[in-house]
Amino acid sequence: MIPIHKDSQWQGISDCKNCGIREMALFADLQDEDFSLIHTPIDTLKFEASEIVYSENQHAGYLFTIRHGAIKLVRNASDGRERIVRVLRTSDVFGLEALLKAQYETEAIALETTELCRIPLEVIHQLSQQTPRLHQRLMERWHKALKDADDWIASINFGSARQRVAQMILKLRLTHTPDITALYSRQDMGAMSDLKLETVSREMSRWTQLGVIQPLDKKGRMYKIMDEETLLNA
Amino acid sequence: MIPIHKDSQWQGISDCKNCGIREMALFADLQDEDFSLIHTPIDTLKFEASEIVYSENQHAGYLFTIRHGAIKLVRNASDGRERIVRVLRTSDVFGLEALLKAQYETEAIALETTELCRIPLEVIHQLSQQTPRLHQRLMERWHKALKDADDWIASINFGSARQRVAQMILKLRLTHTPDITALYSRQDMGAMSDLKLETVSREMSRWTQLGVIQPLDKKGRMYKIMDEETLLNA
DNA sequence: CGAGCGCTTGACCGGCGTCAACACCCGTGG
DNA sequence: CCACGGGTGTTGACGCCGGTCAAGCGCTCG
Repeated sequence: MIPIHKDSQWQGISDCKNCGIREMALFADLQDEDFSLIHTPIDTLKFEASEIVYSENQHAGYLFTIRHGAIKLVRNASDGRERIVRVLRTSDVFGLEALLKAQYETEAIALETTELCRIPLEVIHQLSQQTPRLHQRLMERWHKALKDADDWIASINFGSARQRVAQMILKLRLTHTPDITALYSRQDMGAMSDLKLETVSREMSRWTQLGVIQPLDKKGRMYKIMDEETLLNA
Repeated sequence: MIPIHKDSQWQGISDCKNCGIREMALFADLQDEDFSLIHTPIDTLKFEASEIVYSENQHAGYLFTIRHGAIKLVRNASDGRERIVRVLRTSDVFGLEALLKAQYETEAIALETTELCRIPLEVIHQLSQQTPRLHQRLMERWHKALKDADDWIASINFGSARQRVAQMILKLRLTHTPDITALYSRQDMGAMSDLKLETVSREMSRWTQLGVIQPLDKKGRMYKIMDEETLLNA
């Protein structure tokens, strides 16, 4: 089995109590005394693009939350095709299935340089036995994951290639600056929407041509959205 | 807002303690004393095919579990296209988002004659405050819903029309007799897999032609699966 | 500066959508 | 009892969208 982390990935032990993204995180409304219940260290790990966080069927012992970066959840078909089932970004939680099963159900791979908090299952179990405050937060996470999954089906996996690419552009906007969109390789975008990379490329060129989006780099990853309306009604 | 149920749908008050499907249900491991905490009646409702259980954005006050039948969860695009994000069957729970939001996020419609238990939110809240036993069960439901959603993307919404229809045939097998598959209208099958109904029909004809499946009725709904292997490797 | 990777673009073709005709099942009413 | 009509499934003809194969370009990094 693939080791869960190499030394080069280890970034230190997380200080949850004073964490900058604590409001968004799983432990948002824990009290000071609750933190004293955490006996197992929560590590901070760093992954470079395309590094594997865990693989399908690997033993599941941790939950993860994203400090910054992005993760793709992947299912590999028996014939080798790769399908991206969901993309998670800053403050999202993944690996929730660890709470119920001994194995992860998808593969998790970094899409860019990504920093994670790795929370051992024991920590969750200790906390949830002794304080009820975690349950609500966990349920919020399940809810968000499920809603994201349903959105994924209803937006970027629905309709013509043109519509799918338009929806991807909209979906991958930066949270704090919604007129900028941060995309991924054409290959990955294809695996998200069940299109071939050439088709994605063509539709991207078309939107650029029409002035609906405007490239901000030369790698085809960052674009400024000029005409949101047109993308919505594609 | 659409009323949550008409008198004609009302089938009586559920007796959860002695429910036949209790092992599969949310209340599987409640003790006798826990049932005494249920003060609000849990109704049993019956819906005919194409009747609406709830609509998108309708006020969410209940969780549902399926006693028997099938429900489609639908998102309606602004241009009128209908997308089925998931299909639920006997013993599945839906409307979980009611636990966190005041509105349902999808529309729920009966695919066939379906009997539901309708559980008021108060019941869940009462029980989960006073007994911890429900939490685990609820989490199992979130987990199953999320896994189903991911499977949906990775199987029946992935690859060629041929592969999608093959996956649908496999996915919609009867739980107790897995060599029989119970399908829906070509229209609905199309909305599940993002294909046109004619394409679904053609691929169905092709599998029948090849002897991979064999019709059991004249409406194109029930088939016997003769060659599972071929469907899997389509 | 050259190798290699990812993106783009073109030419071609096949799969799927579109439009339409027809078959079949069933319920209704003559 | 049969005639009729609507709803659903099937099948055909045709055209276009998106997949395939291939060439070329621009970055980036040795």
